[in-house]
Amino acid sequence: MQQVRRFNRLVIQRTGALETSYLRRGRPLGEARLLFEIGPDGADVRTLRTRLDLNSGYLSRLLRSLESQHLITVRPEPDDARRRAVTLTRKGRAEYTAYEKLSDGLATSWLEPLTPTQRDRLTIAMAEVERLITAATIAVRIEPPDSDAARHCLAQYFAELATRFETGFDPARSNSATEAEMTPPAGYFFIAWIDTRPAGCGALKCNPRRIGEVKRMWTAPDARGLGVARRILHAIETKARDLRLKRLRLETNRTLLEAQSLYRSAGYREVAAFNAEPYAHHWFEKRL
Amino acid sequence: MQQVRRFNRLVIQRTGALETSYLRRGRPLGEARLLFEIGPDGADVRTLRTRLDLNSGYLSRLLRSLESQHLITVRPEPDDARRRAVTLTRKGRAEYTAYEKLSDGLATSWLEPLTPTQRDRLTIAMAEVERLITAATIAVRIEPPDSDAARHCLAQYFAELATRFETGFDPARSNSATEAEMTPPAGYFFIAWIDTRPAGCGALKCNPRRIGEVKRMWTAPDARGLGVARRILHAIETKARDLRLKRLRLETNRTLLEAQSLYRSAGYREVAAFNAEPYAHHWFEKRL
DNA sequence: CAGGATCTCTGACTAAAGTCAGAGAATGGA
DNA sequence: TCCATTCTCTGACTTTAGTCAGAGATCCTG
Repeated sequence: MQQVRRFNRLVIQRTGALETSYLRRGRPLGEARLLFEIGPDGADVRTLRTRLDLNSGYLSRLLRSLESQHLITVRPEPDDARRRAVTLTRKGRAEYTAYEKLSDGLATSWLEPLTPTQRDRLTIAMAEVERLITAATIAVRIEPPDSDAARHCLAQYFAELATRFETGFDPARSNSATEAEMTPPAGYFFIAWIDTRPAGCGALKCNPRRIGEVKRMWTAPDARGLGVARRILHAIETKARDLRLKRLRLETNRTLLEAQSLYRSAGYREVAAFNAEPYAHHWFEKRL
Repeated sequence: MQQVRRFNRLVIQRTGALETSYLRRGRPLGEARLLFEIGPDGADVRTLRTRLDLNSGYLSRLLRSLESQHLITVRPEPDDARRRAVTLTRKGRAEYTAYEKLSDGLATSWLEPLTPTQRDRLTIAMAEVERLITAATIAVRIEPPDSDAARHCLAQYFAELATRFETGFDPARSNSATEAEMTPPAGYFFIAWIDTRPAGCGALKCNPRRIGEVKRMWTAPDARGLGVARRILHAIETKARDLRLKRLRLETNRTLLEAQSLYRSAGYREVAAFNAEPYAHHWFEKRL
């Protein structure tokens, strides 16, 4: 804990100096950040507003200012003329690459005085800190199963099963977990969020005899190793206890080894098949 | 390098949210930071100005504001009435501890969602990043040997030799490196700085036959393992080359094992005694 | 095609952050 | 004791950051 605070202090100090002196290039910080956030690919006003968490009046004014410096152009989006798309002009792109260079320069100034061994150690330690801070900020929430994020997760999940199962995967042949069955109070669909990006999902399907079924457990490939699935499972169990369910059940395919070891380590024990799921080879149960 | 930039981005984002929302307590950030920087031990206006890098007019106004909220008292320092000492009032101390609690709370919010193993790994990785960033920001500069910092280093150095040598240490019996001999152009005194704190020292004494002597190599105990001595030695060698010296020589005591291994790994080879230094057991030389 | 919803923009603000040129008191050395 | 220097403070500013209430355009749905 002391370590966390000391770390924060140091890093804020070092990088803060950076932000203000290096990255402004004689421009108010707000404008500099905005320019950087627009980036070479452009963005629309709406995204910028949410990403930088700016008041719409203020953002508009910043855009006007960058526009009058001929750094950006703003024009309506073709498919929805209420929205406006912001792109960098040639001059704007030049400024952007200048920022990039500066921030590379700063990164270099951290690495350059170190020996090669120290550099490697620093890089490794930074990656570790980054992963774990990301892991700490994962939030699991119940979401409607028909939301964009939920559909995205499920599509990814099915696609992955199709490649991993020896037999391929056809959702229609599998035991159901329909949107209705995952909508409260029949069931619950959980999404693990890393900021605004879904990093995994899972579902709890309640069944009349106070037995819950765990379904749709999936972790996004780029979020593996952070304990996402464990966090989702934990959320499901907490919900199940709130609902006074007595037991949780689930089935899984033999190719999903990491899932099996998660279930075992979370206290599930293997039981005889309790349903006829054609894709399952292992059935698990946990008493709550 | 990519890693460094991603790391900076992430940490700025996470801790930035912190600073603004957690640490303000309904107060402008400037005032909050100032209060925090004054701390329970108090500080003088001058130190605050340099530490927070504030314009003196602005700082004065911030102090007036905290004063009118009865959070601080400002009074002249006894020994120099131009300077003014700032201390927290009872109410100010209460506010300060409230800030402390909040920032503990934030640290907890990073650790709390993690498993114990993950927490340990995070703490270790943070400590590593901290050490290496500190190591990267060490700056070695030539300083007058009669400056406060130089005298402080030398005093520490002598005190340490006195405890480490089996025979104790009396500077008067040892070969000289007087202030005059370490003042340009006769010689140079180097201090390694971590921010404004001296972390070690070393000296180059030039001698008429274009041979340099390395003297007074010392690293502060709390800065060991960061490569401080290596950086100082490197600075000395660079200077020696600038001066067109042909060789560097040094002698050392058998109890200073870490020093010997540094010299060997830096390309010094052991030679026969070239002087009668009573405290030396090993003599080294490097051709430049 | 009417009416509500969505999106961005403008005008009119306020608050915070920061600069600059002195004024005035205290100090240190010639 | 005088004079240059050091230190903090004040008055008079500017710039940056941010808010709020609409206006006006566009879109979606019944």
